[in-house]
Amino acid sequence: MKRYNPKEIEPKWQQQWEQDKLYEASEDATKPKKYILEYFPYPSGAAMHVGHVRNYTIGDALTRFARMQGYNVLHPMGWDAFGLPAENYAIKTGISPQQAIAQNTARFKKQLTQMGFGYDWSREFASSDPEYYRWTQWFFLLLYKRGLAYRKESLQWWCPVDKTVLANEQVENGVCWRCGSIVEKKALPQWFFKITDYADRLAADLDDLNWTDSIKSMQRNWIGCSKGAEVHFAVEGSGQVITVFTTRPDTLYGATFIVMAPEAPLTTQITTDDQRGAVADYIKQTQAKSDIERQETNREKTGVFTGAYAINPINGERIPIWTADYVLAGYGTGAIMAVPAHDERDWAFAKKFDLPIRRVVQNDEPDDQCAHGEGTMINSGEYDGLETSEAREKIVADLARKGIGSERINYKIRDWLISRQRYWGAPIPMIHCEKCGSVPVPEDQLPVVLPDMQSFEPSGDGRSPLARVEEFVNTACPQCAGPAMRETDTMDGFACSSWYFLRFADPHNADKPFDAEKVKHWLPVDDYIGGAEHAVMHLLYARMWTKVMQDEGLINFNEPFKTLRNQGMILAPDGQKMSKSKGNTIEPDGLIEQGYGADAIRIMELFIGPWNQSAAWSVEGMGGSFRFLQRTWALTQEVIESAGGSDEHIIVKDDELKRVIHRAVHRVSKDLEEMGFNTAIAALMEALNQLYKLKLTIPMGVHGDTWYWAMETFLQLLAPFAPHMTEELWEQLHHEDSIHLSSWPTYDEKYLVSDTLTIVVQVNGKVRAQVQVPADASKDQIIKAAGADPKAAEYLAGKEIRKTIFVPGKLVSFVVT
RNA sequence: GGGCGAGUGGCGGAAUUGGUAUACGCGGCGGACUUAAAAUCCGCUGGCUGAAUAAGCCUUGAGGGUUCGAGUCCCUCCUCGCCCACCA
Repeated sequence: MKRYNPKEIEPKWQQQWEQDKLYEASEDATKPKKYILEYFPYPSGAAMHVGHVRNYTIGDALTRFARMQGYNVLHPMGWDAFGLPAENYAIKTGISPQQAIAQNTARFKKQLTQMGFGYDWSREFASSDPEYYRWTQWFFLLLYKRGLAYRKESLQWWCPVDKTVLANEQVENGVCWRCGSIVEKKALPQWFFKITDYADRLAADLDDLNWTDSIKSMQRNWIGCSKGAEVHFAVEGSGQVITVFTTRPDTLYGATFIVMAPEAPLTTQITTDDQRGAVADYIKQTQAKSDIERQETNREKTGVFTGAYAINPINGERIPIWTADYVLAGYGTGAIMAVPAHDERDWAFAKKFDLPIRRVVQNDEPDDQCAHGEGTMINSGEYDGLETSEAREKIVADLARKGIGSERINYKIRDWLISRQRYWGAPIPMIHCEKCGSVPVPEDQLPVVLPDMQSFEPSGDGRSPLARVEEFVNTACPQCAGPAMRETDTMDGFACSSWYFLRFADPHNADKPFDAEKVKHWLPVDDYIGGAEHAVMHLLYARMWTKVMQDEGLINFNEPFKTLRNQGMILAPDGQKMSKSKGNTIEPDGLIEQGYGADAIRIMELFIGPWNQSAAWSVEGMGGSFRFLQRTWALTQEVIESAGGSDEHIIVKDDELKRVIHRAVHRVSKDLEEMGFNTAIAALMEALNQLYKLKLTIPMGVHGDTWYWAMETFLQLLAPFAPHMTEELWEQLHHEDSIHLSSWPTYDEKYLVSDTLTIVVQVNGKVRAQVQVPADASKDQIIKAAGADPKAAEYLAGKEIRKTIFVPGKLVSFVVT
């Protein structure tokens, strides 16, 4: 008997599949398509561990299942190669990023291949290939042409360690998302993408996506749509006007002061001479505070009076103007009307500085704290007696009519800052000319090739290392042909990953980013699989680019990823996050070397728990996965060796064997439709245990054909999880074509039920007995049998049956006195 | 503070959505094979009372409720995880 030896069969089939181009996809109109994609990885210095591998295992199992179901499947793989991980790795090891990428992608590819993942490698590319980033630059120019890319000097987040600016999405609690250092603000001219133009669509279109509620709500939260109004307050004794944003225009009569953000330019302008010193000091203090300090919750309110007064446009009231750091310069208009009676922050501020509080909404909330609820208007002139919701509409309409306000929707999201002062990225294809200003590089001059540099460490002065390469910088203006300088910043890596899923449909097109027909065939992505960490970065950016392309008429859909699957994290056996620095990572290479094999690892990845929940890796669990495969192997060998049996001497029926398999087909199919990988594998283990029992009562020598069919079918059900072993045994069962191209098995309803049913008998809700009844027994027969059971009868004796509940196929419940 | 989610054996987790709670796996215990070990195979394994593979009681974070029947539905509370956090 041949022993199960994954070390022997796994490499064999990996080579065979590659040779047969088994996983290469082409447009085939005769079959429904399915595009399954896992986030393309950063080929960083650290090898992939079993946590990363889970992501690809899920995608691969889905792919194989879909293919066997008759879908034409696209399952590509590539490399998110630009960006800091590769560059930092290169700096650390002293090799060039180009070399680092080549080296790391080779290792990642080997790791993916040895796991048996079926990718269409003919579509492979890296985002750092000039053939690819040429088109990333082309999209930059498209955004520029559509007014969605602009350059502006402003204060931006600056990471002092990575020595580059960061997008808002990349600053988490005041620290750099990548290296964890505290970020600073720096004034630099920077390129932005106008994602704010898409805020409304990005929020609205979430409704139709099959994504988890948590990711959707993260995005909604990040986009932060608030409906309200702008109101203009004249500053007394000056021509200045302060515009405030409020979501509660109904409380306008309750506005007893104005608060302006310290950084708002108008704040200094309206400050009176006698308050100038105090305000200047306060602004200085504010700027000295780190962002973490400013975000501290429940912080004592601080602020200073500016000396100026504003006029409330609705009632002519004269109210003081203060400045305080709880009002943010970057949101809304940088100024608010404070309504302390109905806003907690304003309440706290008014209490601290002894400012007037006037209640304008009557409801059952107490007077001695702020009341944010709805209610009836009071102290509000002509609006008294209205419900707040009515008052809101009426006041906004009146303000608009008088030209002192208007309806307004505000978004929290800011424009996406894409300039990076780092070497390893796609150069921004713009040229700065003294005469013509910023001029786009003509399309026929793309790509703007990233020059080779020996020493590409960031300079830290806010300028990109590319600024040191004179041959790169000095160029001619495309418009006037005069001397000009290239833009030296590179693009955020997230720009490169905002369209890669489209490129996979047509990865080697040299004339355009992709062929419209090919994209139309494959996109949108049907299943997108990855961790939740990209919620407000990649997943938001890619959605925006998709909408831009739709507006440009390049594609015919508005969302790139119909279904998003966020896999749970694999933790180290100690329950901690796996990381190289903690030294607790487990890599598949070692497990394969130990002899478990890729198939057992794949089973383990999926069986460890629900795919979307995190789980701690279990060293012992690997043994269980291996044993299951080993038992499958051994049973198949027995079937092969007993081949040639005939049905001549039928003594025992083989119905039970058929039932086991048909039930397994039913359960595994159903579980896989719902991504129930762990229960699908459990069902297979259960079926295998039953087969081991059945071989004692249904001899293989007698029912050889049925056994042969049973193992064949079993292997097909197992194929999405354990592709190598099933392929090997499929061949040993004399099949010439790959098991992965075979059709998913079907089941016959009649084998899902047995001849007899077990009916539970309850008395007053407690289980007292089980009775066996023929599957075709009538309701009356079953109730009679239930009542006649000795155990049940004991509990029924001398009692009056008040009610009998009958659940077909399940139970009889007697309610007695 | 707000949002989303989760609490089931020694452990990872099942439970057809209101119908035998603890499937499957790990771990543990016992046995077979072996000079022995590994590997493999076969049993048993939620808790308590019991000699018992007799019988009974208890058990899904805690407490209440609805129901013949609740892990599942409703109310109150506790704990943990993730995300957002002075956004007017």
